Amino acid sequence: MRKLLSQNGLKKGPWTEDEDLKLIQYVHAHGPGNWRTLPKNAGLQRCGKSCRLRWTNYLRPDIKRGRFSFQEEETIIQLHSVLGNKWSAIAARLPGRTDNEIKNYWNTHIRRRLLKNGIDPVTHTPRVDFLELSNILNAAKINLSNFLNLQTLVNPQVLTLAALVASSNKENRELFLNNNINNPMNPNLKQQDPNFTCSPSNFPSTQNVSQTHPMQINDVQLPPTNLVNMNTDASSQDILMRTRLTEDCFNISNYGSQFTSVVSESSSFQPLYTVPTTQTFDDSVFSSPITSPSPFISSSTFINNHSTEDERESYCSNMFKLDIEESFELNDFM
DNA sequence: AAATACAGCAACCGCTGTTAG
DNA sequence: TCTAACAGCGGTTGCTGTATT
Repeated sequence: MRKLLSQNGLKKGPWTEDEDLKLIQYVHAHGPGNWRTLPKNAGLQRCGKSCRLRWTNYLRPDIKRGRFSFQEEETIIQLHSVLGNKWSAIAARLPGRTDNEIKNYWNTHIRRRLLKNGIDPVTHTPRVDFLELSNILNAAKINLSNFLNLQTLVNPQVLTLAALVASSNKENRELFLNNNINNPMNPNLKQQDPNFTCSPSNFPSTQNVSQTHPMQINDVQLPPTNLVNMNTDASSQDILMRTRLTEDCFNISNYGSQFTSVVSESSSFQPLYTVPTTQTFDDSVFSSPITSPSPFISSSTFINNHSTEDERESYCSNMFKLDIEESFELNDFM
């Protein structure tokens, strides 16, 4: 039970209307500040800190109360992915919202939803435990290495699934790519520029934020978008183009530069931002959605009209929707 | 209808950085 | 330079209303 009186006899706990009125009247007359002397001068049995918090978090006239809009929610997520738990910095970019309010909203709504949908709310990347599909396959005694060596004998759909699995696990991914590099039987090998360099201009970055949102984040320390010399061997390029894993499965663009850096760390992965939005593959039946909802445009495109909890829920859950055709039957190829 | 669990949020706590004397 | 007061911040607590059993 929270004690309602502090040691020096000052009141604690919820504010009454009368106290609010006194505080408002005093601040209107003298302006905010001098919080230490304010309670005494205003006739309040509160500490200055309590008065300041009450004013800044609740009584300030410019505070916007009520439900967060979807636009606001998106902004919070984007800013949090860059700023972390810098609630005041986030609040500074959301007019009318307090850091406390945003913090509460994050902890009670957004954080929970991200967790539920397999997004780590700290790193804004898919949670490791959601990337254990390959382990499940391993447990089922499916040897990915052998599996991949059969690629010329099996339907490309299987290869696509394998790529999908491999992509979710760095070790398997590298194994997968090596298999394709070293396999002279691979008919899909296409020679491409081995010195392909992926420049930051190819990546969605916070620059996009400022282009599409009124907020400014110039003072934000951004994750480094180093020039990444991509080891884009032909096979990995080809396979990745087939899988379009990031857009289809993880909706990577929703996590902008953060995820970009993660992808970059995985050496031979080429971000699919450089891949044309429409891909037609000779023998693949996998669909390739033309666009994924970029965080910086989605709010003004098809997402923005959906603002109910359920719809937000489904929006997040789509981040991990595996875009596998309904008719796809793994057993057909085993 | 009562008990319990859960969610939401206002308020508090403690720490840190800044400023003035 | 030191120190105390102030202000701000992020994390946590606990009250309240609502949903579920």
